[in-house]
Amino acid sequence: MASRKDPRPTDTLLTPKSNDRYQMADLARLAGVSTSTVSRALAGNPLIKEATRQKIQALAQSLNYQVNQSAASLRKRDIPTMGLVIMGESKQSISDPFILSLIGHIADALDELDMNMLLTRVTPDRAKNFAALYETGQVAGLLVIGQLTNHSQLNDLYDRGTPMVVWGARMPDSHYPVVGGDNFQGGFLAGQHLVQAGCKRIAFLGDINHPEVQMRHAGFVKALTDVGQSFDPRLYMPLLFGDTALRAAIGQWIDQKIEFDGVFATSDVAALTIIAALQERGLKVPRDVKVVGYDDIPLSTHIHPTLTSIRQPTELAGRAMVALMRQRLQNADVDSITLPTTLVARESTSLT
Amino acid sequence: MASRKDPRPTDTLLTPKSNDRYQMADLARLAGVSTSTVSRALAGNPLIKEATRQKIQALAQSLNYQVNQSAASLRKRDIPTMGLVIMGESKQSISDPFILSLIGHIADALDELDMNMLLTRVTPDRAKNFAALYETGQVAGLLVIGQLTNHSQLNDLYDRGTPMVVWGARMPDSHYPVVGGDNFQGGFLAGQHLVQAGCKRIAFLGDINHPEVQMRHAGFVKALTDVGQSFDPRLYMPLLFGDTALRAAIGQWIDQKIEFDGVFATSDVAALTIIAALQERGLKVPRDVKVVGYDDIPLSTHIHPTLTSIRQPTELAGRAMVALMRQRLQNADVDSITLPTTLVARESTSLT
DNA sequence: TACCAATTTGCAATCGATTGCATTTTAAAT
DNA sequence: ATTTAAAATGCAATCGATTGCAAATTGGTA
Repeated sequence: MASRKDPRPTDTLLTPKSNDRYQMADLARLAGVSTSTVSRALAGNPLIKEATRQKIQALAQSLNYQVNQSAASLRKRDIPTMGLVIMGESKQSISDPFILSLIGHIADALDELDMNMLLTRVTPDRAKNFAALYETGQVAGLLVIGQLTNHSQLNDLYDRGTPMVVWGARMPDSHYPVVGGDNFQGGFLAGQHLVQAGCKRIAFLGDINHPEVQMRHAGFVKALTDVGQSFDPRLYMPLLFGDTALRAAIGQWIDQKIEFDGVFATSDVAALTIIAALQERGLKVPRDVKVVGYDDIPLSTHIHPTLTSIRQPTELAGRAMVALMRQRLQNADVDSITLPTTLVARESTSLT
Repeated sequence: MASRKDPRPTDTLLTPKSNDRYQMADLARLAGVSTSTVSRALAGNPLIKEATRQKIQALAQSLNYQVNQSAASLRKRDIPTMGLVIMGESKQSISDPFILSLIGHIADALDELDMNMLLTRVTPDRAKNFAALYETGQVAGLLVIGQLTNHSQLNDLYDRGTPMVVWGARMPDSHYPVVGGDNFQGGFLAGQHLVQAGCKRIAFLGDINHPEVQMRHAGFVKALTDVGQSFDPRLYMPLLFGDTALRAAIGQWIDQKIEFDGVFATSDVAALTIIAALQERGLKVPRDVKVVGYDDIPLSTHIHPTLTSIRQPTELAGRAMVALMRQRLQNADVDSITLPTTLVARESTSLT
């Protein structure tokens, strides 16, 4: 295609090249200036006379011309795109409304910096080298959601110099900066609220192997012990998804007469599922059992009873991740951030 | 930074350049070959001797070298990235689980082509020129979800030569290829199912101004008239989100004694909301009122009663969009595709 | 009119790969 | 040992922009 025997005559004046996209050289010819001037004019460089700038910008506009980013990035060594890596246990997990909300706010924050967002999902079955996104120069850095099991891999990556910010739990030995909700506080608030609602035997729903859930559990237990209650380990249930399994488990509790009058579910989806399971067995929420969820997804107010939940500030979170990334890209030192959580009380824990 | 007075000596042998990223020239030097050879070796070009190829690939691996995409794209005129544009009425709408599922499957299909996905949201308040994504050469084409009000804008864009595939309803005068569910069939199935479940007065929930919903409504009405029933316009409710408004409206029906024994909601979220509203007013689902939703979101089975819903084949949809885009990128003619919908019967319409 | 400084513009190198063609190396045939 | 075809490698142009410095233009002043 590009042979030196094919010097591609540039004497056409108005037709775009074979590529059919205009390029700077075309604008330059049409405007009767050099590409340097066009480049500067479009970039708003003050070196260029105002009149020239306006003329060139108008021309670009009328031709619908846009600067080729590959070429610009190559020369400027500057990439207007951020990578967003979503690590999930299964494909499913991207459907978590909380993560979606977070993604949305990250997108907004990036928008304000005129950056685009390159999305990649990493699942165990489809383990891809997401670091390549950075190493091939496609993105300026990586925002990672859900560190889960890959903690040491992330450490390695960060040590290798990859600009990176992670959403999740702050691990004691993490080298990379982390933005996360205050999971201990969240768990504490949930426990405290259920206790205040009069619950004496509260179940905990969530997988403690997950670092974030572990913290929530710790906070939750603290709230109980603070008022002299203790947590019955039989009321710990690691299952999160899988509605059938969850229903079966609830059924067992009831059949075995393991009593409980409150549930702290570490995700709203789990909370909804358990409410459905309880209703199936004829138990009323909140009359017989009170339920607190986590994440405060939009659907929480669309169901009956409306769901009490721990809200994480996703907007702040998104902004914080992007802000930290910017600092990191300017080679500043970056600290992790823990964001406060709040409890939103609704019908599922009301006293009536 | 790049001055001809700064010839940047290349006599270092092992240290990467100031940029601290290796580049082909570095590999070439280390391997004692030219960059041509390195380039070909990494690309698996058969011109290169097997032994050489292996040596170079091993070297690249050990140095963690990855080809700079900006440079490669520039030269090859080939972009390994697809743009995904999500048009929503509000920021909220990205939280629609159906769309998420679609996004996930699109991502999978792109993965198989070794393409990345650049995500952009377009909202009325934040109208951005998403066409620039293509015009700046950042993406090979645009996949658009939710054409909504922007029909003519999309036509213009496509006519201008932008490779584009849209998810949504097929408009009579659309120039661009569309992939969509068979909304008429979906509506018909819902209506038919409710009729067969014995419903005599069925309400319709959804905004007819939306082209997709309009088709669903048409199919729905057809199912009623096929069996001699007619649709009472008073049972049409355009509100979709906004749980309070929805509840109030339901309340009105009940208060005004406008009877109904079935509801077809054009989204599962709306279905859940209405079920909650009915429960609040003491009406049982499915005993008093039967409900059919749309999209079959994962949560449908996690609630009580589990929700009967019209399923759209999101995996097929994602694959189809990507497949059409490929064809389009090879300059083939591209036709629109309508995908079949199916009804998944669950408790919310059971006869007992 | 001549001179100098301040503004504008253009020249050409550069970013890091890819690739057509020329050149060198290797292997086979004479 | 030559010749010759095939296989492997290298040279240098190219993709489309950006930018340091040189050159040209403009305007003001003497």
